[in-house]
Parts: sequence; C-alpha cells; structure tokens
Amino acid sequence: MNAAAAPTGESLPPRARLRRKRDFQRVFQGGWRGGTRELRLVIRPNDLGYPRLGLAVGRKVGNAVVRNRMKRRLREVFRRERALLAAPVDVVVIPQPGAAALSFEALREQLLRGMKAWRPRGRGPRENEPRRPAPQRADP
RNA sequence: UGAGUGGGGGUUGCGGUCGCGUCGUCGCUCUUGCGGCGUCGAGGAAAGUCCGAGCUCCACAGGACAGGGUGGUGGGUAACGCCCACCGGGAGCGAUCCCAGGGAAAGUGCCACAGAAAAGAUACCGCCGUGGGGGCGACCUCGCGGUAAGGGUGAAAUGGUGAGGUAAGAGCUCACCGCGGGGUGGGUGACCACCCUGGCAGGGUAAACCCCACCUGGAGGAAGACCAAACAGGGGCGAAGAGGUGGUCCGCCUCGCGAGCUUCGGCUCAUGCGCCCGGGUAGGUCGUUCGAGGGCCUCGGCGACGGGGCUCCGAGAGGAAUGACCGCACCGGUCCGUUCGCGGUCCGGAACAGAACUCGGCUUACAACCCACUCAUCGC
Repeated sequence: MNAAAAPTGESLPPRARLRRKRDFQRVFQGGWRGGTRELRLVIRPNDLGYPRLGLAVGRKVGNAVVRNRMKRRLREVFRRERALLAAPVDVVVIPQPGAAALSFEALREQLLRGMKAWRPRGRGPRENEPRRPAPQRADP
C-alpha cells in the first residue's frame, strides 16, 4: 500500500473520499457507530495511513439543493479539520432530517465531537495516533 | 391609493485567503500521477417527465384491421398535442380573457333529485265540449272526448314574440326572429352578407360507447460501441520436449518424457506444458458536448417566423465539481442618540430550486424590484 499518497495540508479530498459501494459496505460491516442526534457516524480504521470521508445523505434530509449544501459543508469541515483528526479511519457521516437547520459552525462542532467520541473506545488506535504521516512534501 | 391582466427580472458590486472540477500550457515524474500559471464552471424553470425531434439498438415484403393520438380555418416549424393570425361561440363598462371548437336526421347507452311525463306525449292540475246523477240556485260529482295556451318541477319539457283563429286550443294561418333547403356575391379557407323557398323535421350528453377525417413500429443514454486484469471455466491444435547460461550456434546445467490394455501396429484415460480461438465479470475509454446554438445589424412578413451579413464559444461531473470564511461599498430592517442634515449599533441580502446525451415546447413552483394596459375611488 503506498502511503506516499497520503494527502497533506488542507488540500485534495478526492482520494480521501469513499466512492465505491465496496468501501461503504466495508465500513458499515463492523464499523463503530456513534455521533450526535443530527449527525450519525460510522467509523472503521483503514490501513491507508490517512482518513477518508464518506457521505450518505438521504432524501429525508431535504431536496437536492439542501442535500448538496449538506455534503459540501461536511466536506469542508472534514478538509479543514483533517489535520486534527489524522487517525487513519474511514468515517461515514449520515445526516438526519433535522440536520439541514444547522449552521456551518454547528455542523463543525458536532462532527468533531462525534469523532472524538470514537477514540476512547478500545481497538487501540491511540498509540499510532501521533504518527501523522510525515509530510514528504514539506513546503520548501 | 387599491384592484385586475400581461410581461420583464432571477441570491447586489469590488477585492482577498483556503479548497473543488474541465480545458490549455510549462516543469517534475517520465506509468498511474504531482506542482505552477492561465481559462471557464448551474437554471428560468436545470424540476415534473406531459408532448415533439435528433441520435442509438431491435424489428420490418405488401395490404387491411385492432390499439393509441389529434379535432374550427390558414400559416410558422426539423417536428409537435407548440406558436402566430383569423373565423365562430361565450364572459366583461372596458383593457382583455375563456372554449376538448368534427358528427346527436347511423346505431346503442345514460339523464340523479324533483316532476304527470326525461323522449313511441297513454294529460297531474287546469281549460273546452258533451252525457248521466245531486242541488231551488251558485255549483258539486261520475264518465266520454278535445286541448301542449296556462300552473307547478327541473340544468333541460317537443321553436320564441305578437296578431288572427277557435268550443277551448294548436305553425292551424300570418309578420319578424330562429331552423332546414336552394341560389347570388365576397373570402385561399373557417365563414360572412343578401335573395328565394319549406310551415318546421327537433331535448341534452360523444374528456359515454361509437361514426368520420388525419397522424401513428418498439425500447431508450443504465441506449449503444470498444478495450479488458486477476480468477474460474469452454473449444481446437501441437510436440516429446521445456527452461537456464549466452550477442548467436555448438557446448554445458536443471526439470520432464504418466497410467491402463496390447495381437507390439497402436488404442483409451488422465495430468502438466506451449500456441490459437471465442464468451463472461471487476475496471476503463468513447457516446459527451459546436448545436434545427447565442448576440448585434439589416431586409421581407400584421405576426409566429424566414433570408443575408458580422461576431462569440458560454458547465461537462461520475455517490456526482460552484463551497467555507474575511474586508470595503450599496440596499433593507431593528434599537440608541440627534443640532433633524444625520451618526452609531446589531441583523439580513432572501422565493422556487442543482446540469447528468442534446435540442423545441407545455405544465407546475417562485421573494424583492421594474414596465405596459385597464378598472374603481379621491384630487386637479
């Protein structure tokens, strides 16, 4: 597995996203479930060396415009805060019907809270947490 | 000022930080990719998926029927169930709006409630004539006949109004209107105007069946075309050899040359190897964005639209790119102060809604603001 592809800084979510059905199924099978009332999370460690984000926004959240905005905002939060939660996990975010009313700040707060809640639980990702893939491309 | 109709409009402008996608280009890697710079990056409905086309695959001798669709006329268009103009009918003081607007003298069905009767008028009340009975009488009552003028019911009652006529009535007769037939003139046509003629046929309903005229293969972009790993498996052929070393040949080294039967000619079975053929899956490429395209000018046309010229390239994603934040203007609102000029504070910049092959329409949804016309009221 080429950990060399680990994204750095605040850039490129494209590869840091779950896109295929297989990936989603892998997370849903045996993933840790948690989150808040508006944002349900399913988390499962991966062996890529960097975290990935998956979005599952159902029709009950709102119409297409609302769903698109939800996905964009969640991606934005994930992109900005990835440095803080650099543990190599796949996380699927499932907004609930009430989530459309949340502001960007509220979304950010809830997503971070939900992901922090995962760590204390065993499965021992804690020890390799500080490794944070040394940015090979440290800006000159 | 208020109301109505129609149309325009579509999350303000400039700048910055981080981030995403397309295309171009340069550099690194030189295979996916990474980085720099530049460029472009949601809508008028992108929506509903209701019509019409392009395009793709499938089917297809010809004809007829069934099924489906359309329904005043003439134009426009690639085409349409769309658009324009006109005709006819209806609503309104008006601007203007509405019409599924062929056929009910081809047949069938249906017409609730009310009503005597909802379609072969079998007359409920009434009216008129006449016969019988009762009563002094006014009149009452029973029967026969005439009568669609009147009452009442209904969305609708067997043409309307008036006059003559009659026992009472009736297109029974007459005038006008309506209707049917014929003619003349105008119009490409729907149709219109006028004249002659017939006493007059006949309820409504065809988004009920139906009849008539015209149109009409099916499925769709997940259509469809191509490339194709690993793995499993199919068919065919081949030789006893295959691999390594090596520039090549020789040489050398390693592995293999199976099992059963046998009349020693071979036959059968199995495994492995090499080559070839064809099919499938993951995945990928194309389809996929330059088109019946947009803008401006000009000519023809009442108009829809068409001809000509110049000019522009304006999204191409793939669980699906437009986001987050900041500053300054501007606009709206709240509160505070005010020397009524304004200053400050906080909040907001919105409705409906997100391209998914592409066009032409229709329908539905929609905030602020703007324009045109009309009506009502008040003022001049």
